[in-house]
Amino acid sequence: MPELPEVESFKKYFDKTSLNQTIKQVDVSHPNILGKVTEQELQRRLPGHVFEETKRHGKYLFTRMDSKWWLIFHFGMTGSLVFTEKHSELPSHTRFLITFDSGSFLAFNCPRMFGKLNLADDINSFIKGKKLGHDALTVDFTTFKTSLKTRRGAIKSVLMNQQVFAGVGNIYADEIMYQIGVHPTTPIQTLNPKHLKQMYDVMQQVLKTSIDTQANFEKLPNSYIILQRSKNGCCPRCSSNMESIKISGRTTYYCPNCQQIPS
DNA sequence: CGTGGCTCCTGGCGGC
DNA sequence: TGCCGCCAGGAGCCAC
Repeated sequence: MPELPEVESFKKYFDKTSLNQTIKQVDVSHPNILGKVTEQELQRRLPGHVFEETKRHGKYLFTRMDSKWWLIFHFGMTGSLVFTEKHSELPSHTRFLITFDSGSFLAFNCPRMFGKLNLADDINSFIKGKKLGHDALTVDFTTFKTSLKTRRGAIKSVLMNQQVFAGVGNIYADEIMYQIGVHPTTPIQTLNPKHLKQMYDVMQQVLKTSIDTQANFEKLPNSYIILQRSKNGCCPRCSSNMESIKISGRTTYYCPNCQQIPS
């Protein structure tokens, strides 16, 4: 699930629970969650160090220790962080476990193991290596326009492309398309400047609103379609049945009445 | 450069 | 109830 708002929530959670904690021990319980880092390297770089700072770019969470190293979390589809003082409360799909000197734990829970851990000494090099675009929450409108200028294809595909803007995934892309009232297959090049400004504003608003609810879908405004992303979902505005199609291999929900291809 | 297909995994749900 | 197939919110790879 984790898209930008979820990862922002994990960041706040990490800050609240794990900053200034000294790492005592780390355990990798499944190698699939390792990116380019080896278990040996994690064992060498983490114990004895203290988490001092966190940053987020797109769907990545960067946590810096009191050394030059950043531990980097990517959550895939099902990853999350769980902090607890009781070993018995650790989630059943804990793939990576940090034990602190304080006796508490930070678990990287990741049932499907699509999440990845990495270690880097420079965030910008890491972002470059992944070819990530500007962070969708902090990009300014001028940069936003420039980034879209050379792009072709369905507007939703462009929005989900992490190399254009980092942070928007399938769910929030659908929400943004709905809120601007544009059909998700609309070719990006057919949008006029007014559409682009609207898309930028809506992207900011949707991401911020979701962050304010700590990415709790239940607390989103009734005008959002996130909770209507199902076979029986209805458009909050006109009550039409939501339709679903595949775009870039991802299930896309939209209102056939409210979202048209602009002419 | 863009798209479609496939893959990595496990859990949950609808259907029979 | 029990089993099976299908589907899922990420992303990398490859062929076209």
